[in-house]
Amino acid sequence: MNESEIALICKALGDENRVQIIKMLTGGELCACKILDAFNITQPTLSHHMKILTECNLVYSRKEGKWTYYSINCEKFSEFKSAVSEFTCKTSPAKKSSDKCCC
Amino acid sequence: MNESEIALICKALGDENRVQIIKMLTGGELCACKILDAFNITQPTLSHHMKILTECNLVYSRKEGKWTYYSINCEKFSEFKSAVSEFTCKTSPAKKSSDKCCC
DNA sequence: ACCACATATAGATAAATATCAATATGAGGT
DNA sequence: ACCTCATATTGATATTTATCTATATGTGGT
Repeated sequence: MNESEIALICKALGDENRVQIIKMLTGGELCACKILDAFNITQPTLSHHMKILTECNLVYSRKEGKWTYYSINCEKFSEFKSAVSEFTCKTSPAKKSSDKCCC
Repeated sequence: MNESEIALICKALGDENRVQIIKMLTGGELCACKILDAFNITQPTLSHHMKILTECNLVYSRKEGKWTYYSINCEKFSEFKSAVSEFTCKTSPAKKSSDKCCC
């Protein structure tokens, strides 16, 4: 995952509502109406947030009858977590025993 | 780390330039002028980006004479990485052997 | 005291974003 | 065919953001 995509996903997560939505979705697939209930925003605003989350492929959407169900795209999310984890810095104990990592 | 702080840090990382800066800083402390060299932006723009990165405590700044040195705040960064890692979803193989996690 | 240099701040501007009210779309039931 | 409900889209607006130019601040050397 390159810097551009990391930035894109981080931008999607750069809103407290959307972080909260992702957290809810870790509990499993949810209908848009269920998510809406949990927030003090209008339906179009939620729709906008879900579009941002789906367009960066962090979240899947699936239609069933009148409802839209959202779930985390685990593969993409894992990829993102790995990419973030790989940003390990070699700074602090610079002169210690051969490049010990601090984080 | 709560959702609000996660969102704040993600917002800081929601810009490709800043992701690149963080990547550079994983290699160790750097002077502002060194960072500036690596980008096609003006000095005030870099200053703005560094302010965003330091204000969310992801990056330390240190003055020495005329120069300002930046480095990753490893503790905060680790905290962020942990927080992101904790977003593990229990969705996909829902009915499998007792809540197996997929990511 | 003065100058050159590194960085920060101020002010301006164009673009992006979060939000809402209003409306469109599309599915299911009567 | 029509109505209702869930969601998406449109259009508007206020706020935030990325970027620039111009200027201020502060340090070290002459």
